Amino acid sequence: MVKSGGGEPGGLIVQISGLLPSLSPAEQRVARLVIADPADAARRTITELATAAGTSEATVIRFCRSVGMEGYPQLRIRLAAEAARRIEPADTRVIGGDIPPDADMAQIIATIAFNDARAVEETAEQLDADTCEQVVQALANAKRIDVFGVGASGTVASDFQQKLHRIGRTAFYWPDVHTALASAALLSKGDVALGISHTGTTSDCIDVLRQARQQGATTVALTNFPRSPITEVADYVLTTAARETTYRSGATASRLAQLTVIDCLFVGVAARDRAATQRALAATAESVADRRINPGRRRG
Amino acid sequence: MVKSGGGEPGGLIVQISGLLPSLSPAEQRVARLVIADPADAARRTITELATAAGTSEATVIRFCRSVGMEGYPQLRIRLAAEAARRIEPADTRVIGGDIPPDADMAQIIATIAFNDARAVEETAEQLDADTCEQVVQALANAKRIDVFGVGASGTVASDFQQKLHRIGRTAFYWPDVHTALASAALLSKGDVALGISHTGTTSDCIDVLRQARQQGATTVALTNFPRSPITEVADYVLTTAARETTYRSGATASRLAQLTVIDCLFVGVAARDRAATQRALAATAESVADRRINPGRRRG
DNA sequence: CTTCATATGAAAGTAAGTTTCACTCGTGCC
DNA sequence: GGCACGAGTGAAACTTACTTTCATATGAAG
Repeated sequence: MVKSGGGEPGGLIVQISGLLPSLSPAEQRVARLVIADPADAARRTITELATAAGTSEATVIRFCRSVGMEGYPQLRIRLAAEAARRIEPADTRVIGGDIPPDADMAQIIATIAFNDARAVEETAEQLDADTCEQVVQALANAKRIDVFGVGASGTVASDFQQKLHRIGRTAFYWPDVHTALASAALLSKGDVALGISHTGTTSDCIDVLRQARQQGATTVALTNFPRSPITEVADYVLTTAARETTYRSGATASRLAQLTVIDCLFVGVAARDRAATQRALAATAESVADRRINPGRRRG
Repeated sequence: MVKSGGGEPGGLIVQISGLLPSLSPAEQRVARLVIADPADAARRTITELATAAGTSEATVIRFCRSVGMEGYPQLRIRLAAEAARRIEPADTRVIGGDIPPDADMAQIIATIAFNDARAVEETAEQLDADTCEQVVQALANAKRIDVFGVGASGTVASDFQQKLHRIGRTAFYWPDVHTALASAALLSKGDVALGISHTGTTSDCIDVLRQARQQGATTVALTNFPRSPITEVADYVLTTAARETTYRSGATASRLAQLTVIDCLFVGVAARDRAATQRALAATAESVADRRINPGRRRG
């Protein structure tokens, strides 16, 4: 299975939040401390950090390995480096994190926009170009593409299907599991099945990918959590990097991140045959032209 | 912002170069290594650094003390932090604008993410908090809310409807013009109709808002163009700030901007009754819990 | 109820960092 | 020239921090 987050450029903190659910309880306690204040963590010795997390040094070491570091000193200097980079103009700090109960509208807007923009940026940062490239190739060569996702991810799935369709690729989106499974059963080698699940634990989505894989199709997963179950049935894993705040279960940030990834894939596929794409796009644009009225001019 | 340990200001490297002449020969050799490549120095153990400088560990410790650090680990993390800070966004400027035909995947990702993040940020910047506040109030007090949008904007409209529904507001989304018009005809004073149209020229969308307004409902438009026709039938106009590139008619950036605005409204409405919202969200989350499987733990 | 895998901390073991101390070498004084 | 002295230094002793190993606890699967 090919991972997208694999290389570790910036965003160790983000990476850790992505791995959070796949960590053991004690490791999660460590992780949370680290995420909450990386600079502080970097200052502590392994024993201090272990005590603060209510666990043993051994667990801290295990945590280091879990997030891809060699040992504690390595983690420490990475954290110090990251912390240094994210020292922001003083008032930006208030913005990250959750929304206070008494927030006014301006604060709400600032916070959401900040989180959303960050999710997009950080997703792009950790996205592996090679994996994307391979996925794009698979998509470009597939006879048929099945896209699947439920709930919020379904919106993104449907969006991708429409995009692909517009540039002349044969793509389907099945909002319903049963039809999706039936369709997946008809895929064959060279075709692509793409499953979108933020948590990576949506059983429907996993089942569909598994089915597709059994038929020999190339399977691609798009999820926020690089070790979630869905990655086990995927040939390629693309990850988003959104840390959801508890408050906003609407999960917009993660959706934006997903859309960004999808858009990258789309543009990648489209770029492989620019001329054909332009033609197809023009045709589809024209088809809705008469549903628009002339833009009115108004005085300011 | 709190600085770590020593109480020394930034610029450790600079400080070291200043101290250079006052150091003993062996310490100077260490200092020069550190200045030449702080990041590399941070990566080495004290023994490695000592060997590289052709000296003993003891001298390295002395060097640490000479420059005001408590010990080697402290120096190490300070160096890592400083090194990180001086790595500057190398090619951020190249990124804006359109995608060249020969772009590789990494470029595509960078460009798209940049544009997407910008769209979100700029939208938030120009969004008027007062208008939002008024819209939020209208939404919070409405007996009924109709959301309308076609095509890509339809996705966003549907998303908003779902969000509102989840927190117990009575909201509808009509994918079809005729039903939408019929529904709008049943709105009355105090209700809200929200129309989403990127261009602001989608006649279907405008017609629905006009209808709603005639019934005395409060009308809200979400568009990218503040002087487009749709604004003439809207009591409140919320604008996004996305500059689409010609190439990407998929219009993802504008969609992200729309979603961000929608999310702000949603959180605004939700914040008015946090307790009730929490309860509703928990209930809806629970309802899908059995569609998820346990997050798998896999060894790294 | 047994078996197995997983998670965890205690303790043993190793490596890294720190201190101590003796040696060298240059300088100034008898 | 020989002697005392102090700065600079590294070897080795020492301490602390990090890592590994192992036994136990816990809980799920058979």
